[in-house]
Amino acid sequence: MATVRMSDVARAAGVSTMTVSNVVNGRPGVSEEVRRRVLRQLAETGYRMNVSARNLRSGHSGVIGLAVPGHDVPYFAALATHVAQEAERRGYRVAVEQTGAKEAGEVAAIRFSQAMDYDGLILSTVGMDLEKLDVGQAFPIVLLGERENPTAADHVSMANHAGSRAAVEHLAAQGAGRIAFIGGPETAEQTIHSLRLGGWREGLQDAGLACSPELIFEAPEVTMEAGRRAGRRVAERILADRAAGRDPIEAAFAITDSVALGAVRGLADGGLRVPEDLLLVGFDDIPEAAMAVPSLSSVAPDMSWTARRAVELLLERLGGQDGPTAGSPPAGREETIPWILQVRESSSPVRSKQERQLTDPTGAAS
Amino acid sequence: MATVRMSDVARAAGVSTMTVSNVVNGRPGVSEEVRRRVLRQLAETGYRMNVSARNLRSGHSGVIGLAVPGHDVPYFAALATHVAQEAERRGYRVAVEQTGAKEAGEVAAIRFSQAMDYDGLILSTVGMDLEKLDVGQAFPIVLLGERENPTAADHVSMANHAGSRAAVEHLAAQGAGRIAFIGGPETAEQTIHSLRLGGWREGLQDAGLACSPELIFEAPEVTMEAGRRAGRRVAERILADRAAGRDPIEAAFAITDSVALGAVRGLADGGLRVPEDLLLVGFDDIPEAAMAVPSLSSVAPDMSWTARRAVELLLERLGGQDGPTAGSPPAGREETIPWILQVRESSSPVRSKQERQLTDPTGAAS
DNA sequence: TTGTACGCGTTATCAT
DNA sequence: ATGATAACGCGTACAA
Repeated sequence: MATVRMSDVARAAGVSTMTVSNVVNGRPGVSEEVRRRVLRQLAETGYRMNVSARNLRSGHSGVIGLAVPGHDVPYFAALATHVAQEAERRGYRVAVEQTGAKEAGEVAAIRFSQAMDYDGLILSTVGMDLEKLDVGQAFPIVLLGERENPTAADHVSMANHAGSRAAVEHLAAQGAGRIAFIGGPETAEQTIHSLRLGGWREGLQDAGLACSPELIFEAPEVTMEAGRRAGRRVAERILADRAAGRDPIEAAFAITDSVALGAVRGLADGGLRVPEDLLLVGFDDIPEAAMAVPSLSSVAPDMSWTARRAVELLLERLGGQDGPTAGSPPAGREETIPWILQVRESSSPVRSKQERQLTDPTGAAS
Repeated sequence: MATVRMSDVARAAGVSTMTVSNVVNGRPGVSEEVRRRVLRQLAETGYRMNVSARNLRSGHSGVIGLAVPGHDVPYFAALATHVAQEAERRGYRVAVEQTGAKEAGEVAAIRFSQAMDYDGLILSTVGMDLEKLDVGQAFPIVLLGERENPTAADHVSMANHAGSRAAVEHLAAQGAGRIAFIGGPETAEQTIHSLRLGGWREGLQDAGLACSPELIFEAPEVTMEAGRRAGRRVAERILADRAAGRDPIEAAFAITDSVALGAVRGLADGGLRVPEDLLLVGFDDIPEAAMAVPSLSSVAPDMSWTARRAVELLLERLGGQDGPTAGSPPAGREETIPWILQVRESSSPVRSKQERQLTDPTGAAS
């Protein structure tokens, strides 16, 4: 029951620990006969490598952290899956942390990652003031999600502006005159809120549509629940405008799919339906978007690409581990995630049932 | 830039490493003056504990594994959040692994957890043959989800039978005559599939309803996509029965909420609606259930309770770490998760809009 | 090809 | 109250 050490195996096999180490790690320079002998003892004794000892010796833990707002946020759950795959393929493990979408949580995640001896951190920042990063002790970090913040850390950034604008232009092209925004306020700069709100504004301008503060419905948190509350207010407004003979809101762009799906629920609470009463587009293209009724149009960032690049950028920084920092990459590299606009039922003209059955209304292509 | 060791801090503060260690870990027996001196050097040098060294010395890693079918399965994402909280409160970290809901993945998770030197593992088993666990090298494991498998490991088990039966009885009480099951086949015993299918059978019997194989619609994977395909087949059947003047299926119990939500989409593909054309109840009560349109009735296990007990059981086993296994708990403890049936729109008689607005249709009670 | 020291950073034990 | 020393289990360098 007591732990089996490498030296135990070595003694049992009649060799030195170094030979056992060589066999375990598949290094060359061991005769076939000895190798078999060692392998047998390895199995018989039930030897398990002591990872702590190895890490202590090698100086790195083989773990990279991934800090996301929450395990239970669909977009990040999906992202975590992809990142874990990419990292595993390269011999690293991923430990997922939660930040709670709060700046304090993000700072804590950095400190925690350092404390836990992670080799690096991929930080999905929602609202962080990035200047605070430079305080970090040259700890390898890749930022995910935001943009336009010059920093020492690398960025893999979402096309928040362009994506949002495309969503709004699409809605305008559907004939919508008044297009609302459902999401956070513009208070904090360079957050998901201000960036996507900015894209909404630009989209309205490009389409020659009015952009008034009345069109903004606040969902301060990026959750379904917040979206629902906002959706209720949208419903109230539409009903009031209709009753008063004013032009009602005809479409809305929601800051994320979760908010959008919550808004659909909120509209239903008010007796209104998507897309009959309101065209709707979200952002992220989470799996639930294609499955919802109605299926949800969404700005769809390439998640595989995102995960791959994030891992690659981080590992490049990890290169000069112990040795001199030979040929480390330049600081503050910035890359933008490819994306497309995925159009589905929620922003499409209403068709008859027959028509709907002829094509796949969820856009689940390839 | 080079790592700051405890001995560096000790030298700078003019004390021994042992004193620094005592300060860092908040142990008593350090004079106030020395403590302040050390604390200052700690800050100035930017010292960070080397976790590998501490683990090597203490003999345990402070990490417990949590193996779930997938990061992106809503139920397990929520569970991971809760487990992480519980563990953190007790000074442990959680590393989440994916099993892919496959037996091979579950076995691999065990081996991996051992290899990574985790102190223990919480394994959410969906389809594992538990006898294989006894092969494990007395590695602390708590099983989550299934039941009725006598094993050396502790179980925190879902009330699969009772919950499923309650769901079916509820549907019968709504007046449904033919109640379908959407989920996996009965092939593997003691899996989520066979257990919930068994509960469905018993529920039908209790209600005096017929139980024929035609009423089973297979969703082999526990995903929205599989649910959608099954939902389409349900729709086809209902339409065919109506056209032929036969009694159509009036209600369905889906093996999980994800499958249920997929089924709603599949029914919509066929032009049918919930609950107008089919009453529906799911299992798990994931957050999305309350937010869906229509909101989804569901068997709701107490997730906080689940997470807390799982962590508690595991940590109790970890008690006798280095010392003799003094007073370790008995083997194979079995506990059942408390649950309730959460009734929402998807299994309720259709009401007018006015009625719906008077009450909260999603049952989002505290 | 194989074996021998030694060090990685921390903590327990025993002394002072 | 504080310090010296010996492990913890593995990998590297170098010697054989």
